[in-house]
Amino acid sequence: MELRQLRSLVALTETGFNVTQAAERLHLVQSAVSQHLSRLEEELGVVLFERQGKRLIGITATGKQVVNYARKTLANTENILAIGRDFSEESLGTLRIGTTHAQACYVLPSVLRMFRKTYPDIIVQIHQSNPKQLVEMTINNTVDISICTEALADAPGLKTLNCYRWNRSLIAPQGHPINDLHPLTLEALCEYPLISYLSGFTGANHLRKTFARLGLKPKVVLSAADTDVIKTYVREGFGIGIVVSSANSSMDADLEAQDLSRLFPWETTRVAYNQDKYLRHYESHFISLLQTGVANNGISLFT
Amino acid sequence: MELRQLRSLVALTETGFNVTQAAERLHLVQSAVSQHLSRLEEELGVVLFERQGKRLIGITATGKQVVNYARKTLANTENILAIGRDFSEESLGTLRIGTTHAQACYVLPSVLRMFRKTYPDIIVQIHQSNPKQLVEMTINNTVDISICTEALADAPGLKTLNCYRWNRSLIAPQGHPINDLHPLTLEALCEYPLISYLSGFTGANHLRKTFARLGLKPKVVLSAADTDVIKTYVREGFGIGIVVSSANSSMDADLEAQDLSRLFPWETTRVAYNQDKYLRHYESHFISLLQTGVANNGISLFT
DNA sequence: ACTCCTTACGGAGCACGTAACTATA
DNA sequence: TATAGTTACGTGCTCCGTAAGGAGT
Repeated sequence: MELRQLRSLVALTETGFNVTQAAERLHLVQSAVSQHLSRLEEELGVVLFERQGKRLIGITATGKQVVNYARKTLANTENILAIGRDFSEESLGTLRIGTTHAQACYVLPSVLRMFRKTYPDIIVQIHQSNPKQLVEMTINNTVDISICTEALADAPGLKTLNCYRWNRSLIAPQGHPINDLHPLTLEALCEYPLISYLSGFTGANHLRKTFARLGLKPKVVLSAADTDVIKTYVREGFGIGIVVSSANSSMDADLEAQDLSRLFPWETTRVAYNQDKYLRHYESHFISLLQTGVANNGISLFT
Repeated sequence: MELRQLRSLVALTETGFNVTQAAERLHLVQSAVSQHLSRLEEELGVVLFERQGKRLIGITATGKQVVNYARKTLANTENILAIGRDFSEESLGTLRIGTTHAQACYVLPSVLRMFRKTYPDIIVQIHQSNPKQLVEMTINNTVDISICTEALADAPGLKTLNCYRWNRSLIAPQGHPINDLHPLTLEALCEYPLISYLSGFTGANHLRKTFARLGLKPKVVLSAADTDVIKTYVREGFGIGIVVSSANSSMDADLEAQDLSRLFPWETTRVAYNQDKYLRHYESHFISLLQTGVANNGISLFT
């Protein structure tokens, strides 16, 4: 068995069992990949792919298992190479961050600013996706580190660290009657048209459930993926907004903010990486920045 | 990077950094292993071994990390080969069982008898060692499956399953006064010369601690590693014996047995294997036999 | 007819072995 | 001097690429 063969095998599964594409991805010709596959099947004495004539149309159950271990094998060779780079070219490399939309995007800029001070030459890639996909990408080593709130609590195969906790604030235009309402209640929030995040984003599901548990029906007139959009429409007078508390640190003069952490559950944003992964120095550094450095950003640390 | 290079690397660490021996183990000549090492160090840009002139005298911290991942890499390739064998030669293979002395040896025979009925051609190796080493061997893939009572409760890197629980019985010659003593107490046991297991074997440590906790000093006149030895000396009148309950299932006519499970803590024997290991069909079968089949042997199942 | 995979064949590269060299105990 | 490791060099294997041949859509 050779590592090349395993690489071809994995490439095949990732191109929908297409030998030609797999070969391209590996900078080889079709026949090479084809040979890899037949050699491997011969050595193992097992059929890895389902075929119609000569075409590959699917993977066998056994094939899936083999691919699973092939991935791990290759991941470990990558780890070894990573150790090497950690010593021979410590300040070079790529940091592939997987993250959900708005929430982590609000934190990342300041963290990355700090990160760049120490590692200015590391290429940072931000892969935006939904929590479920992020888990997948982290396990498949498509990204190095994932940051998100919703899923990945304890996904098997991942090492997960608590990062920080956050809650929501109400924003309303200056002079809006709700600004004088103390204490605020969930019922009061239902009196006015609401603007908040789209389902699946930034704790929107917990928000919805909190109202639903009390049988309340908030009048949500607009849902956005982005805090800035929400703010814009609040300014336009479409309604009052519920946003991540950290988002009003810049203190827009024309908006008033009230803390809502008594009314809604605290959310925990977590950072996760593949448990089998060797963390390069700069990756560890990035994680520790995430865990400690965000205090500067007006976000409460996880305690 | 090539798998051969990793194999040489691991062999080097396992032969005390001796290139010649490593080469022999791999059926290669010295120069081949030497080249593997230099190529690998060159590719990684890292010094893996400490040297005095040309001699390897130790491994660097970085080297240890690389070896760690190299082991995992190779283990995964072995897993892939194992999958292959599971289909192409299902009834052939080797089962390397790591186990502590007496205790598991009393259970294994009957389990292996059942095992052979289904898989008569599997070569069974029994590697006898102490619990601590067993953990090591299981992680290093020197053995496939370990069975023991004392350690490996939740050693990291191992998957551990409860197997069965057991306790001790008193054995004494016919007509010995202690046979009429009901109920038995720890104090009563201290009245007579005792024969039991050597420290480290078969729950001997828990036995000792149970006495010690009450400030009792049993008169241990003889310690053996083997139940048969204990029985022999009990017959000879050297003293009364404390042995694994399962050991008197054959009911020697000249000895009387009393259950001691009220007096001593229950022990749990566990089976463990490397969490990254692919279990071949016959290995899973063996484990399920261990977990269910031992009831036939007069040993209480884990409940 | 086009796409896709396999098989045959040839060349280039490299991994291993032999052997000479160097260094340590 | 004996033991251990590196370096040099040649041979044979094998891996990849070119190209031709089937097989499916």
